[in-house]
Amino acid sequence: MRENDADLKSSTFDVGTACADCPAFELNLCHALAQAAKQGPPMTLRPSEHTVAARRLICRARDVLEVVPIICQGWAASAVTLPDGRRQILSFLLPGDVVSTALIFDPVSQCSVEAITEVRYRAFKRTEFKAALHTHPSLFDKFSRVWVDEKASANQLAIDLGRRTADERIARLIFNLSNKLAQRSLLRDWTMDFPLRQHQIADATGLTVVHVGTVLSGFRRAGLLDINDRSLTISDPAGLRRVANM
Amino acid sequence: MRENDADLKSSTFDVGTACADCPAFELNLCHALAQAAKQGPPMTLRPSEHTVAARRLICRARDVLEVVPIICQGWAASAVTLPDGRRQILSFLLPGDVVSTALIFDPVSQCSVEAITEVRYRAFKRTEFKAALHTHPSLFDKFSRVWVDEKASANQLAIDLGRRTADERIARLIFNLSNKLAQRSLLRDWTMDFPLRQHQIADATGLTVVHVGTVLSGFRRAGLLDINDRSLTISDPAGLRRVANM
DNA sequence: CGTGAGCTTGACTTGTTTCAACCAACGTGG
DNA sequence: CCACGTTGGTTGAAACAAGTCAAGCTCACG
Repeated sequence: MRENDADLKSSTFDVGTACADCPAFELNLCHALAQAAKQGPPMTLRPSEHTVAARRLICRARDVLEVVPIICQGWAASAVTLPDGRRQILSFLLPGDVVSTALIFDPVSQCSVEAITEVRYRAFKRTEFKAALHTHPSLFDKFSRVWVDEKASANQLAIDLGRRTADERIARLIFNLSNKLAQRSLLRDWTMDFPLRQHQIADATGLTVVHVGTVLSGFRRAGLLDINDRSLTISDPAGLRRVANM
Repeated sequence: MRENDADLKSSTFDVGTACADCPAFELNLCHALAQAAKQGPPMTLRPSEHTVAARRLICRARDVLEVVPIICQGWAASAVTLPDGRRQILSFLLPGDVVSTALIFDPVSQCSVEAITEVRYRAFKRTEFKAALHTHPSLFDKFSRVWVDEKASANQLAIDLGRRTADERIARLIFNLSNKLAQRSLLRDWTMDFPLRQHQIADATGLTVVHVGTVLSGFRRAGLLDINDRSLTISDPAGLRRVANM
């Protein structure tokens, strides 16, 4: 698959160099777009490229976006915030992830998206993307798979928040992230980059920062994992999996 | 809109008599299908009809369904259950609701669906439905709107479960249901049919049955609402809205 | 050198769960 | 017709998980 990248870059549809270098290229919608452009009728779909610094917003809830962003590099989080400041992170976005498939059909964003690290992303014109969906069946297939996955994670999130203990929620969050990173070859010997702050873990798991801290130091003391210098190692995968109830 | 129903019933695509009588007909995917069949290229799409008794399953998680069910009458709940019995209800399904849009693309069900009252539903062949989506743009539009709504409620559920108190969750559940029923003209003077058992409210809000009971009797004592004989009246809409933080 | 963001830890409070007993309504079968 | 189990609801007491408040620490940054 990788040997085609050069062709893809120079085809009528320019995925751009960066996207093909992205670790998640094969599972990326960008890739699907490129494939579709090669195999189906040609299309000119030139996404704009953007870079945002850590802690900056990519979009806020209720913004009208005429564009569908796909993450190419870095970590981001999509979240909802209540008027009184309570916040719930709905998902962490890694390279290859679409911010939300809903954006392809509805320009108003349901949630705000914040860069955790520095983030590079491509923005595809919504109308063009939508049109391409109709003309390129393989793209549509890929897209519907992404959509189904998105729904599955939303369901998982609901049962995690509604019915699981703090320990389970945090252990599962770490496993889910490690799985996503593994798919992208960003996990080696159970070690991964881990740019999350405790308050972000709290917002993702529906807990308070303090409690996240105590649970994590519990895990550390139990020899399940180790976090330092923005890097996380799962020292006892079996043990952590037991805690996570996976 | 209603005066077309007769035509619709007798067009090449037979929605059937029952569906057109459904209180949710205008916002129904069945209706969109009927419209599409009339206006676009003709299609033959004959859903099968089913009736299931209260407390029976319509499908269980991981079932392979070659069919997309749309509720025509009654209440149902879609839920996920953990091996140890913990359960989370993801949504209540009312007439006009598709069980899950994901079923159109992926035959394996992500959750189990249980009838709360007796339920009548129509099952459309997945492949036929999917094909119709491509040939009938208006159907696709309607469908994508349903998808976006589905995503929005999933997001709402996440923040409710993650960040709201028991009082808020229950009050909001009642408001959300009353809104859905109002759309279907099934709400009069803040009174509605309410077939839910406390344990179902508990599973929907991530609480225990006992706590749901105490919160509800709190609401009752505060004069916010009144439940008896499977019927619920919101006596103090403003007060309940304040509790719900809407 | 001060300031602020992030992490850790401890003491205390609170919301929710757990356990338990009890009651009412209902269906079923003797 | 009554005896019986089942399901659903109510209430109270005790236990517990997680939240709140607070202090002290490190570290990066201007």
